[in-house]
Amino acid sequence: MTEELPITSSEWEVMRIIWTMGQATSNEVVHLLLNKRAWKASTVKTLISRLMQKKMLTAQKEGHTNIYQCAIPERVAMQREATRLFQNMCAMKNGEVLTQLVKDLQLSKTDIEKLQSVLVEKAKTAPDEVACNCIPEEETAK
Amino acid sequence: MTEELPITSSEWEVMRIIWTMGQATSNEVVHLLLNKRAWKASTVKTLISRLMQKKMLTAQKEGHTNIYQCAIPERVAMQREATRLFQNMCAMKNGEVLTQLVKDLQLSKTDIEKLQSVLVEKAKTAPDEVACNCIPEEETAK
DNA sequence: TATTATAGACTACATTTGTAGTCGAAAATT
DNA sequence: AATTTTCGACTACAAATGTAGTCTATAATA
Repeated sequence: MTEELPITSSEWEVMRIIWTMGQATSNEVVHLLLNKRAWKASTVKTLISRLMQKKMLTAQKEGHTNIYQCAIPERVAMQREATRLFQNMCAMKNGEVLTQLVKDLQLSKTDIEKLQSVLVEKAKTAPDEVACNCIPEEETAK
Repeated sequence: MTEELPITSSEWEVMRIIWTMGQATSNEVVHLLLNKRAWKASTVKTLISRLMQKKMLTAQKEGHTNIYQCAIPERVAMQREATRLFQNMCAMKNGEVLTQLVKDLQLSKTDIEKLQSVLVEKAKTAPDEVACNCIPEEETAK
C-alpha cells in the first residue's frame, strides 16, 4: 500500500532545509548537509528523488537545474508525523509523555501561553482518566 | 549500525499488548491481534522474534512455550520515540506542534494539572523565541 | 570550439520492515 | 503408544531505507 509513507529521519534533514529556504537546488542542499551529516552528494540526490516520488517535493526546471520546493507546509508534515506516533501508543499514557516533552523541549513564552490557554479550555471537559486502548476488544467472544 | 532501532508501527501493536498484560505467550498475542489487524499467526510470531532481537522482549521457557516479557518500561519506550521524533523536526515549530497535540489528544484532569504546573515553572525562564535549527551551520566558511 | 565541470537520472546493494509459509520437536489427545 | 495439535525456529520475498557509485547531456570555461 503506497499511500502516505512516513517521513524518515534522513528525509527530514532534506525537507527542513528546503522548508526553511523556501526553495533550493540540489547543490545547495548537498552543501548544507555536507557538514551536518557528511553525506555524499549522491546520497542527498537520492533522498531528493525519493521525496519527489513521495510527493513531498516539487521541482521546476531553471535551465538544466531543478529548483525544488516543498509540496506541503512544514507544520502540516510535523503534525502528521506527531499524530501518527501518538496513535501508535497507549492513549492512557500519552498525557504523561506529552508532559515530559513539554518539560524537555525548548518552548517560547508564546508557546507556553498558547498551551496554557488550550489547557484551560480542555480542563473544562477533561475526564478523570483516559482508558488504555492497548488490548484490542475480543469481539464475538468465541 | 545496529544500535537503538526505532519501534515500528507493527511492533507497537505487539509491545502494547505485552506491556499491558505484563507477560504473554505468542498465542495470546496472536489471538488478540487477530481482530485488530487480521494478521496471520506467523506474522505475529515474526514480530515477536524481531522484538527479541531488538532486545525489546525477553522470554522464559515454560515447558515448551515461551512466556514473553517487555525488557523496558512502556513509558521509557514511548518517551524515547517521542523524543526521537521531535529531534528530527524544527525546534522553532515544536511548540506549536505540541500545542496542537495537547488540543487533539485525550488528556485526563491529572494530565492537565501536571502540564499546567510544568508550564508555570517553564514560563519563568522561557525565551521570547526558539531559534530555528533547520539549516546547519556552514562552519569554515568557504 | 574543445574541455571540463555539473546536475539529474539511473543503478547498486545491504539492512529493515510488512507480511506470511514451512518444518521439526514437543505437547496434548485419542 | 499413535495421532494430532501447537510452538518456536527458520525461510521467503517484496517494499522501504540508508548510503553511494556511474553515466549522460548540458552548462560553464578555457
